[in-house]
Amino acid sequence: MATGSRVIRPRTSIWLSERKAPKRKAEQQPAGLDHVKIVAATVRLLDAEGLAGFSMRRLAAELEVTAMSVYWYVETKDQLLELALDAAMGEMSLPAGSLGPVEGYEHLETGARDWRDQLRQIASEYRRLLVVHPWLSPLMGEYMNIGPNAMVFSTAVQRVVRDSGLPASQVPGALALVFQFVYGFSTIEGRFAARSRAVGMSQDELFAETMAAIEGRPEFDESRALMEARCGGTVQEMRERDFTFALDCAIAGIEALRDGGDGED
Amino acid sequence: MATGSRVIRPRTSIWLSERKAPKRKAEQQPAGLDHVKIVAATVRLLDAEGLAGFSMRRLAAELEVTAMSVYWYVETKDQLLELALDAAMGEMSLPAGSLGPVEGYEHLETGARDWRDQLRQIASEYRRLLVVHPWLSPLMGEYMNIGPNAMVFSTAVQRVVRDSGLPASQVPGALALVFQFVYGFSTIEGRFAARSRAVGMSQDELFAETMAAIEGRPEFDESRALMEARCGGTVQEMRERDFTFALDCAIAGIEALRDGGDGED
DNA sequence: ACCTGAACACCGTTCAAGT
DNA sequence: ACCTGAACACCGTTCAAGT
Repeated sequence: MATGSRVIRPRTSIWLSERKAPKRKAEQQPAGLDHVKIVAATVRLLDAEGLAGFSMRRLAAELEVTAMSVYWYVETKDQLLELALDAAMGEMSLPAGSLGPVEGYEHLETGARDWRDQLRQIASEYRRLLVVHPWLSPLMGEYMNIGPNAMVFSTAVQRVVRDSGLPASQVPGALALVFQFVYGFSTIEGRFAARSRAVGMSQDELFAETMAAIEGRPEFDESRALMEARCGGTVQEMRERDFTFALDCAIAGIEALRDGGDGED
Repeated sequence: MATGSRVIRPRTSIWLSERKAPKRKAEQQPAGLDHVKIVAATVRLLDAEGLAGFSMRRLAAELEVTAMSVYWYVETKDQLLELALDAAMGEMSLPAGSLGPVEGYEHLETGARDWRDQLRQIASEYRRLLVVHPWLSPLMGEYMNIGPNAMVFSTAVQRVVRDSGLPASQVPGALALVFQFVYGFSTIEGRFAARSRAVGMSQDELFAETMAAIEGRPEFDESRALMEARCGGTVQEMRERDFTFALDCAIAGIEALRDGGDGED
């Protein structure tokens, strides 16, 4: 009762509609404003302050311009974030050949590398991206993430998983297993790294502090036992081990079901 | 330049500090306000309007109370969301025995069910929860999620994965593989379901519309081919297939590395 | 002990106006 | 064509005040 009915209108993606016209050419004002400059500043600000610290007004200040100027180039904050999301997606370096044969070099690309190596490379690039830009994780959930760079990535990912030899009907499931894992794992890793930066402690110090905080609480016994079973080392070493093992698991599972199961759809 | 330095203070979890005192017993006002009533209304509002539609002021209106009354029971909006998060975590029904032997019934619980069945049950409960409450996904990323119900869940999860027979040092990686996958998969599923509710279309209609929107864009050819290779059926049927296959993959991978690999840490 | 009202410092965005 | 300033409808939260 007394619901008030504020409408949250469902949004489509900027990539599925016409963009605000670029409208180059103009000699009048010494503006300096620019589509790419705005997106670059957005990424910089998001890296520095996080998603919660980002606002159109802060961005305008960063660009040394009034609060509303950026609205001439961009329709809404959501559109701008979608642009920043796709821009960041472009930072991954994908395995050669994952975009298909390059003209004149087809003879070099044929089965040049194992699909498992390529999968590991893409996974580790994806992980690196999500750790470097922790604000990406929530944005990927919020928007459709189908910008040009996202499409290049997703095409590469699909190629690699298809090269596993799995029947086409099973490719989406395998793909989801691998990349949803990487997404979740890296999201947590990125958040922990950001938090350690924010409080000015090393990740190992922060980890030790957290461990101390749950000392003596029986609900946490099981978790602590699990941590200790990882046999120490630094936080980073534990993470590398877990990530590698999980990926190995996924790959082994794909191979097992491909070779053993009644796989012909 | 002109950074403005708004400080985003790093938060700890409500579960690691003292809660606002319950302070029962009071006969004066016909208040009606209550910790559990507030959390229940919060969950209801989040279900109805989503995370973006939730605000302390809307919640107060729902409770037919002034905007600031709820602050007597709860310190900040973040704390309240953390409480709602853990309350929702309590909605999962975990496999019997996952909490350890029950006094007097130990003889029934020993190896009563296969770890694979239990893993599938927990995974599917986790998935159901994230689809029913799409606002949970971002909250799980934002807070530490170590409330009492979260701990029960996480303990159950760890037990089951440990029962796979994997050496302790490999349990965390396997655990991450399975549950990060379920998290990511279900987050997308939940968002799609919420979106379909918001625009008043069935999921199949929305899916068809999206397919139509990318018709003729060559960047999407690969994705569309992948979709079609899933051999139709409803959106729900495709999802069931993908989810089941991915989980089978993970389980097969765990068994393969347990039995085949040089697994003795 | 519990609830209210006014106020503060923020938001995203609209709109009329400037050059 | 590009940028500004004032304004609107929201936020979360503080604080002094009521009963």
